[in-house]
Amino acid sequence: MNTPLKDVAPEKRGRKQSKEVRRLQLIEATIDSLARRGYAETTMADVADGAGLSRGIVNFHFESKEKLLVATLQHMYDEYSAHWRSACNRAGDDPARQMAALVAADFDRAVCNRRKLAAWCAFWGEAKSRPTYQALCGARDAAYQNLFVELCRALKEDGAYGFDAQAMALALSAMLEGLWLRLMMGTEDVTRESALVAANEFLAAVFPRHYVRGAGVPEGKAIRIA
Amino acid sequence: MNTPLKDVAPEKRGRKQSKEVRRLQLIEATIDSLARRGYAETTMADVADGAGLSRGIVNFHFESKEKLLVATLQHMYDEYSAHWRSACNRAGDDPARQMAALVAADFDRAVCNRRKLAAWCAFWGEAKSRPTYQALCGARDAAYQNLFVELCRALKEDGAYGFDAQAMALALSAMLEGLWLRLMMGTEDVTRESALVAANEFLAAVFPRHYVRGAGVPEGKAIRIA
DNA sequence: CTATTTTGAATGAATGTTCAACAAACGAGT
DNA sequence: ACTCGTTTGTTGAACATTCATTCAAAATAG
Repeated sequence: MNTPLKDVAPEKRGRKQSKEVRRLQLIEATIDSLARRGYAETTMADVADGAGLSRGIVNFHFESKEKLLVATLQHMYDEYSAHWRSACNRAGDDPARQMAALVAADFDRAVCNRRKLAAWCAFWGEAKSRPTYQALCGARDAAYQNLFVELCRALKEDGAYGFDAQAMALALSAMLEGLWLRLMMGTEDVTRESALVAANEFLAAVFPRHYVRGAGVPEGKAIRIA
Repeated sequence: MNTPLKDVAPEKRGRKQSKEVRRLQLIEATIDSLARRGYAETTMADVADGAGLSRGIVNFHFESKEKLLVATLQHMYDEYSAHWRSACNRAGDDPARQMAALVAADFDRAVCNRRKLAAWCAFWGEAKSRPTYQALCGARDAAYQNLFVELCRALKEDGAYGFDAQAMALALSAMLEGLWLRLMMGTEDVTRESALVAANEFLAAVFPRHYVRGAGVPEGKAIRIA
């Protein structure tokens, strides 16, 4: 017997890892292509070239172009989900801090940069006509939305506000997504910083007893935001 | 009489009108295809079939696929611009009424329906990599944005609010765009009605001295919103 | 030596564009 | 009113190109 792995490893870790690394490499190249050329112009050849590999390689690691794109979208979805969950956890138990953390996380360099935003938008454009994309395309998914509703409810009770929690959560998360869209288009002089300022203006206006504007001095237990 | 134009019109009106009608017919078929199949899957053949015409006809009325798509985008842009300008004019001189009218106009059936929203999103997905699209793709363009800033300024002065007008205008218009995005995705149970409610919650929260929520009784000169 | 990964050319399908032929509308001359 | 030649609009097949996919052969790892 020439059993190659007999004395090295029961699980062929080297192989598997290499395979996963290559998949990631191709996914990154796909994001590049989507950002640079858009969904319609993204070709298998462009992805392979971007990764510095040969033409047929993508069909080996992913079965088809369709599956490559789904894997890419899934990758971005997982990354975004992990990002906001982590930000929320790090904020502790105070709903006001959690909300501020979620908003700030949305404009963090790690997830909010031209490359990723452009890739997101490329998928958005195709989502309506592709059920497979649709589920993954709301990076702000049902779980995210529910969290926002809960936070709005908690803040409303604590601050005795008059709004409807569900409607306000919708308005808030829609604004975050709209700001992403503006950042991506990049026509106006909207930056990550000015977008975050706008979002914080919103928080200060809607939850005046929980947030105060950057320059001001925090009163009571209100949080100062940039 | 069967000499139709001899004694009727020196300019061959019938001809010209027919040509424009056909162009519109093809543009509508393009919007259909974009909404049904997405940007990447929209083909000349599909557009021609959708209009019930033969394959070569699009290249006759528009020179190329690219020009057809630009004309379609321009058409949607013009329609949207005319819509919000008209809504604003009809609202009179009061900034509070103008703002409410603009927000309501955004969720009017005429511009806010699955077909049109899907077509907008299809273009958004390609805008970043195509300068020609980019200029037209912000349906909410510089003029619209400036108007929002002015209205926010006017309301701020009148109501002695503490926010930054420019930032608040950005947050507001971003929220409207974000709500469009949610409507288009159609994953959650967001409807035109619930989107408008959310937007109005925003107005009531940010401009409390100008807007009161639907059920409440208007105090002073505040406007009741749904 | 065997199994896995990579290559790059071949293949076939899809699609935008062109174009020669055809149809209809039109204006002028009779 | 009735042709006739011209312009305009339309058709559908032919063409060229692009691109995803396949696969036999080569390279590499085990």
